[in-house]
Amino acid sequence: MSFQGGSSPSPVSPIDEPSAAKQFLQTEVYDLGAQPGLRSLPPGSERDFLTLTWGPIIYQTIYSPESDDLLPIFLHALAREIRKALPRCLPGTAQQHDMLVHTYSSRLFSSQKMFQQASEGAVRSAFHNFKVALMLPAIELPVRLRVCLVIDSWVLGILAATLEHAEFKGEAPQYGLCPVKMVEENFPDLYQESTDVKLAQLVSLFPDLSQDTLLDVLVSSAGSVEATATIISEQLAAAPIKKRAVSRPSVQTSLISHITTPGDRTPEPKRRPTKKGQTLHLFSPDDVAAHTPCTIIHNFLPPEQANALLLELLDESQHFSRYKFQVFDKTVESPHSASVYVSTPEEHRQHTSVYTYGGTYRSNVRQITPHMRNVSTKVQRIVNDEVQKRIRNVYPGGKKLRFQSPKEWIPNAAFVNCYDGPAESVGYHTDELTYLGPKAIIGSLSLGVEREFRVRRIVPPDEEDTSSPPSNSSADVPTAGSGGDPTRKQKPQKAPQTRADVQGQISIHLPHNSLLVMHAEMQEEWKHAITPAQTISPHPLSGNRRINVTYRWYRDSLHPQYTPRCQCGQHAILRCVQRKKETRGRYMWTCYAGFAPGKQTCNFFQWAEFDDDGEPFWERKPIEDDAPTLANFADAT
DNA sequence: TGCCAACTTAGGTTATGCAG
DNA sequence: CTGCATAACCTAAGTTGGCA
Repeated sequence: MSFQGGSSPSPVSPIDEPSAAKQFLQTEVYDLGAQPGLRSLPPGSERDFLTLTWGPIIYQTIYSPESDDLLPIFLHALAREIRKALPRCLPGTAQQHDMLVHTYSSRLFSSQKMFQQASEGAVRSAFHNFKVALMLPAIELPVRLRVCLVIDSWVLGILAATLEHAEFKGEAPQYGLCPVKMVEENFPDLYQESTDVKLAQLVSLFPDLSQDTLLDVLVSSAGSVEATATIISEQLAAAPIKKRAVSRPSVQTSLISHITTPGDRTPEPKRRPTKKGQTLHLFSPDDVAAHTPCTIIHNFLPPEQANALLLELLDESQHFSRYKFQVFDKTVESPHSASVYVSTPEEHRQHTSVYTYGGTYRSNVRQITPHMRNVSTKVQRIVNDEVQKRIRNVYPGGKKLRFQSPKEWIPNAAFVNCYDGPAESVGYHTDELTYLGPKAIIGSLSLGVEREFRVRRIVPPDEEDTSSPPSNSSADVPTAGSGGDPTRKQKPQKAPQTRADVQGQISIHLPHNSLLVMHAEMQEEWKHAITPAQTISPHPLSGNRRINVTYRWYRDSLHPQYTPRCQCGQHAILRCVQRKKETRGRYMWTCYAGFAPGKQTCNFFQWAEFDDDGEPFWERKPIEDDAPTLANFADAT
């Protein structure tokens, strides 16, 4: 067996010794973690296997007592030969070879039910399906996904003969002479289809089944239409529909101890989404754009820059604090910590004494850090690009939304959040619009541990079981393909769609170094949350922590010197009506003091009016002196 | 006199899936 | 079928001036 390292010429750092082994490590192991599709897989053994290790994928097609005995010998021999072949095929230092040995891990598919006596063609097709089910974008496949091996009676027969021969002659067996059967396939076909398209295909195949059921099986088949169709056909042929089809046939064997992840022994609890308010997990950027008012960009920054920013902010996060507020009689504390960042000392002063947050002055305001400033330039460029794309491709008539600003988006303030450990979270909320104005756009950069960002559409309570016409009331928000309500069959009787059914719940996975753009319609029409996680995959630099920088554009026209005050002297805050169907989408200024610990609300209420570009109509024109403004992060020094 | 404008999220309750 | 574990759902209460 021979190995050719990745064919792509990888840039070699001048500091390190350039060698084939180094190059192989770089292109086939380390860099895999940076591949867009791979990083966006759900955390767990599957992703670790794909991103942290290399080695062949093996299908076993022979099952007998003898083969059971021979199989471990074969796997051991294979690992041994690979180890021996490394220095021969890939020049490099001993250390580099050692690293390659330790990241080697084969994977064995050994489902007797599925592969017994399978032909090479059947294995090739199973391998193909496996790759398709990973839902990788069309990247060049890592070496382990380019070939697979088959262990059949022929392979094991020759191994047995070799062993016998060696025993007879009293010599060590010559494993190097044993053949391996390789089924090769470089690229799967392009399968980038959205969940909607897949669902539509399945509906056409199984018109009698509900979309819910189909979606269920599709999700449990990791998004593979073929696998879903197979499972359902088998089920239908066999018996009355039973849930949960074929259990996953894969077993990961590792011949040489390799990177062990703490969560290894429980290979993802594989929880099935519950039917009600089912959570739709989205991984690919296309799906995110199609189902939510967000755009996600994986691997946003060069890896070094992302790491540098992460380290800088981890250091900063020691000084973060937890937001306290009042709900009913209790003072509660947000289950994560945060801080606000602004550009200059003058702004710092304003933010602690002029701007208010949640009904009180912010005590925790910090000045922007060097890396945050560098990054903001790129955030600004990409966010503006994405906004333009969305206007062109998604919004009606290719025009910006009503109240959305036509101006360039310029980040001049940022909230930085820290979620330390899987339990830290934030409940469903919308961001305060007071200084951002209507149809605000936010650029949110995730660093460190990957967490789930959940979004759900806001549905006024009285809209829920009126079998409303499919056209959404707020015609202004065409979330592309809002295929959100698959269950539209309802009896006039007591089977009302619950609010949760209508609202749905969508999970966007936010890996390290990804930028999520929350588009203009997000805050008015959707709520978002970071849900507590069952398990997380620790990040090499941040451990259990996730750092999140949300770049915002504070509008000059909403400087606190203009915004209304309520009777109690507090700054009123700007919100959008969400619950009342009739006034849905209107903006209002209200007193927020009721939420500040130790303060009482004065119940100030006033409708807020804006022009089509989201500029406020102030009753009194602001005093002529030029109001203080916040500096673009990128400009300030 | 009563209704109305509208808003918080923790935590108890319920639905679901699965093992025995 | 039962019981358990987990995920998701849904409720709570107070404020004030204006108007019917």
